[in-house]
Amino acid sequence: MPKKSFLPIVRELVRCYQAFEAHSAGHIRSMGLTPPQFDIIATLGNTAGMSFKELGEKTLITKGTLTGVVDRLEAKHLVGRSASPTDGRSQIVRLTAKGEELFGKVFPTHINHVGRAFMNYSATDLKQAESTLRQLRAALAGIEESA
Amino acid sequence: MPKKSFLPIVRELVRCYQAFEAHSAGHIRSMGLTPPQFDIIATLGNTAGMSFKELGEKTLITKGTLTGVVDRLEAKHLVGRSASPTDGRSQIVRLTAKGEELFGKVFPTHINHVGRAFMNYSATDLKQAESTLRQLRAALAGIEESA
DNA sequence: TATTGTTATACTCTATAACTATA
DNA sequence: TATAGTTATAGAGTATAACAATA
Repeated sequence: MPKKSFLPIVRELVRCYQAFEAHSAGHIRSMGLTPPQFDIIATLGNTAGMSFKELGEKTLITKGTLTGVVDRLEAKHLVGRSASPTDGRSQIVRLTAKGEELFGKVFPTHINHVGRAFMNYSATDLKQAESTLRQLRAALAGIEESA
Repeated sequence: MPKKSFLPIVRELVRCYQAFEAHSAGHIRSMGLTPPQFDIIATLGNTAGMSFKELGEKTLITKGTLTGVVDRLEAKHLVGRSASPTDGRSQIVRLTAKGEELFGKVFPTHINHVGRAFMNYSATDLKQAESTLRQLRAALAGIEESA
């Protein structure tokens, strides 16, 4: 297999993400949040809340860091903590009414804005891009185990 | 155009990048660097050096931050500064011998490791994935201007 | 003993703005 | 006046490890 042929893919992947992230981060900061904070709001949206453990697994934020990020969101009254009814060690994090409002108002705007990028995509293009990325993700996820 | 159909693409893109980044960051830290530091090493590799301005444009790191990151790499004796011969305000950053050695030794290893992900890709698959990502990048890059 | 979340430490990155020295 | 890079400031994320409470 030709060794260099995958390099453009990785390069383009990184650039795609950077292009997405550059826009995304700007919009996120315009609402007074950081990307990790938005990540948590988006993860908690449309759920009944979840434990720190689960939240950390979904957002890929480690527990020590997560405590700090949740602290800052709590200081902004966007999320709240409550004791788990089933496990005395566990805390449930969930959106407050203010957090729900932010999620409901800002998330669709955020999505719509990104959606403009796909104006010129046909339904077939969309399907094909999704399939390609799905395959790529499976491939990349395999790196760790094959190490 | 169906509004929701691009969401899986964005989601997969983020996951692809995270999968890549998770592995990449681990490898980078194992050689005592941070991702931004590695970014600079990789950008300076195989060049005769470049100004802070150019380096900042290529790595998307703003000038104030860049000074600090370069300071840390200089403290590790991986890069050096020298006055620009043509512009008295400008500094040229380039890899030291130690920096070149690190680049020459570690970069190929890094690339090869990522390359394993593409073991099951045919030449056609590679071409197609690259083309899809290139198209996606162009689309995403257009978001800013259309805002 | 193992797990959940908190705390403590130390460092790096980040944005922003004021500053200098050259152009 | 504008530009290249530095410095200063304040905040936020990160990894890591030690810790308390509970399982």
